Amino acid sequence: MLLAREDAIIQSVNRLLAEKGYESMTVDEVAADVGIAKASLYKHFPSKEDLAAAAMVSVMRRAQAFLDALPAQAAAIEKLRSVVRWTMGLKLAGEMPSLPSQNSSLRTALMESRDYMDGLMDLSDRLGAWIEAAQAQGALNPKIPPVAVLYTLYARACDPVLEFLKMGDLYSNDEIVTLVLSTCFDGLNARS
Amino acid sequence: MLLAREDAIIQSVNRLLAEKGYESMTVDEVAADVGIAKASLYKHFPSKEDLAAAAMVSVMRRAQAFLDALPAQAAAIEKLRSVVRWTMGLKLAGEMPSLPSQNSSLRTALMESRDYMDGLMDLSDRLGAWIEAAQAQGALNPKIPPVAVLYTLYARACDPVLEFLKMGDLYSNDEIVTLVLSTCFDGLNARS
DNA sequence: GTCTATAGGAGGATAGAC
DNA sequence: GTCTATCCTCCTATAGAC
Repeated sequence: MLLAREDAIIQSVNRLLAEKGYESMTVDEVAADVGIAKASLYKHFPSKEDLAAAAMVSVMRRAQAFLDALPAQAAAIEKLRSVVRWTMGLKLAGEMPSLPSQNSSLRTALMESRDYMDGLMDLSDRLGAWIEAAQAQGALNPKIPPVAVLYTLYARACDPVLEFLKMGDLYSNDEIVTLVLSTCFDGLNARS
Repeated sequence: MLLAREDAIIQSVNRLLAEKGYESMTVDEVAADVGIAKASLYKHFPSKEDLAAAAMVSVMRRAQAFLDALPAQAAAIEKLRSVVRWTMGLKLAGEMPSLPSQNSSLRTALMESRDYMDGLMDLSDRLGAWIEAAQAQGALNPKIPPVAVLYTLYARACDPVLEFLKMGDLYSNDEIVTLVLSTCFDGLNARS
């Protein structure tokens, strides 16, 4: 089955991207992990960049599905917190592909991918609406530009604090997520 | 002068690491940027990893010097804020080398570098003391483990939110620093 | 210590048979 | 669509003359 195989490929790419990052991941490794020849990989995806893009699209679809499943009547701020919690759980589970924010050839490949850009826009629009709602409801600080809030939430998906705390082995994954979620929304300062 | 040349090399490495990251930076580029032959580079530094390590040691020394220059009588929380502000300014200026948090061969090279590890320990100790002082003084939330605070502050040095906001071209560097500093210490939530 | 030239190898991508 | 075998570029590192 073609789709099943491509799904297996994407899953391998996802894991390897999370584990080693884009530059350190080799196509040979992906092929070995999937259990097929490298040339066969290239019949499914025309380049390494397309592999990475497919992985990104995959997690974005999962994110969209997660958003869909959130209770519609929940408060905007609670939906945002849920999404961030889910995102960080994904990263701690080694399922969040990490791309260099710098590599320009990869960036352009992503920006030329219709699936990726459409998904990103959709996600950003929906999160953006919740952010503005949460600000209007007095839950989020209205002085922070919504786009800055959005970026800050996105950034939790690749926060090195998560892996550092995990390496220290002092806290469970749940504790780490709670901790970082708290510093993200409540800040480091004492609340008076 | 040997030291001046090595300083020029480190400066180039610093800039290129900040711009492209470790994996995408090539030794040829460094040599071209410095204006010497690649073989000459290898007379100064035995490997690419050593180049990166030297760059990291260099910024760490700058950080230590910055800490030294802070007014001794200032409140701990203000010193911490100053350091983070300085760090983010460095990143926005393109002078903060960015290393992959994953590449294991580079990690081991760094951990075997006496200069790097000593500097990191010294920095962490001094920042850690300020963190505990700020918590005791009621400025920082005492419920957050000091090590989590330390990692959170370190993470500002490679926060993608900075570059995203910079790319948007809506805010000046100073505004970006102020914004991220605020979300870091005050959080995203509205303060009641 | 600087250069030119090159070794040595990894990795992305392809040819062509089945 | 899968394989084996190979191409070819790029990159780290070194040899050896000056």
